[in-house]
Amino acid sequence: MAKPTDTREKLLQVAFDLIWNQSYGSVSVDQICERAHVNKGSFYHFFESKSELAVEAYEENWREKQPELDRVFSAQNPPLERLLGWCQYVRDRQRKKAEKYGHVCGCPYASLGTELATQDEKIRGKSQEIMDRTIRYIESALRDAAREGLISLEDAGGGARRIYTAVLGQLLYAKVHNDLGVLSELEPMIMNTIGVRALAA
Amino acid sequence: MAKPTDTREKLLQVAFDLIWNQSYGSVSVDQICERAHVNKGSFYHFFESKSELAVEAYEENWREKQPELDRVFSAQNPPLERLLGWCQYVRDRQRKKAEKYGHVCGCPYASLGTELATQDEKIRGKSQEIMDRTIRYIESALRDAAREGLISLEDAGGGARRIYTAVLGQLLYAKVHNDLGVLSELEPMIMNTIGVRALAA
DNA sequence: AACCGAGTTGACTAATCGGTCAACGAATGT
DNA sequence: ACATTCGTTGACCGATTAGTCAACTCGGTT
Repeated sequence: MAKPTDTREKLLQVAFDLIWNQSYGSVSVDQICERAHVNKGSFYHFFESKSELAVEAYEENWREKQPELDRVFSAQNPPLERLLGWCQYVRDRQRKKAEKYGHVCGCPYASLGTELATQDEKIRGKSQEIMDRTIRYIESALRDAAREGLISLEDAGGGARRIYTAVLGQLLYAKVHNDLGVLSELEPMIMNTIGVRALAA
Repeated sequence: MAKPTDTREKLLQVAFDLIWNQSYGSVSVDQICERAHVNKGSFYHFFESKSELAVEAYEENWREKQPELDRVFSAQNPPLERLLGWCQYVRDRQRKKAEKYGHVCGCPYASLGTELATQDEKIRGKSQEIMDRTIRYIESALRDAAREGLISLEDAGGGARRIYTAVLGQLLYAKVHNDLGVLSELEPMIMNTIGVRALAA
């Protein structure tokens, strides 16, 4: 076998970062290669196209982030605290990115998804997939909350989708306004959505 | 004076349509010119850059659509019906677009805004501006609803923003999933957000 | 030592990108 | 009749785009 290499991983990492900060359309393969200190030939040794790279970069990012979501949404935590912890997690991630790059970057999956949903079916599908995975965490938390009598709930799937889309919307708003302030409304918005009045733990 | 011309308007119209259906990055100036039956020189006679064209195209589209919003949000309509009418309006617009182009296109302002928020300050600003204008309609409806005792309300601006971002999120979800179905949740989501139980008029 | 194959290199292509320009057309004001 | 002004034309520019390729390196196997 040949020597093990981090070239592929570096490309995935750099690509995800650049696309999140800028956009798919404005990031070139040359730029990705340069930033990753990789030659173009190597790029096309590992990926057959820019589009495929994007799909794999986002899947890889999910793999990296999943343990954090598993922790936030752990069944060991009370269900409503899972949701609050998620808000915190989302806000932290946005704050770090914004500090590092000077502007609010929004949800990476949503950004790539909206940019290419009508043009690249594979990217659209991957974006959809990752969104649906996240919704499953929320759904599970809602079901547990209902079982504990904390909320009344008819449709866990629908409720989870409503919460998730509302968060997406606030992230979108924050990005376009380049202002993280609105994200302080994450928790009250969620609690209001599922009909919980008291916020204190 | 020279003969009056619709070249500029045609470019604005075509550009808005193409960017909405595809994305800013994937639409070229050549493509816009070709579709508008206009030469490149004429394009740069009216606009100094692709970016400026986009800003003006979106402003022009707002000017065209504003009367419809004025009608939907007319003070002649009961406040809650304004919101319901707006949901209908949004859904209709999405449905028409989706039928015409074969995929859900989402909110044009949000799509352009997220794609370029971190890269083109003028486009980001225009996107923000148009969003804030729309929120003002909602805010006014909420205030009127509160005055009529239909809802209880502390912060009309915050409530309107919450409603608007939630709608944005559902449009984003619909686009990425290429499915208009979720938009049937527009009304219940809004009514739940502002604490109205009964939906019937 | 000969070989193999995964990974690297960077020059190369054809197409396309956003943008420029000088020449031209046509209607108006004088 | 003439100049002025707005708009048109399409060839042209240098830069950049995604993607290709044949030659190469180098550790592991036989």
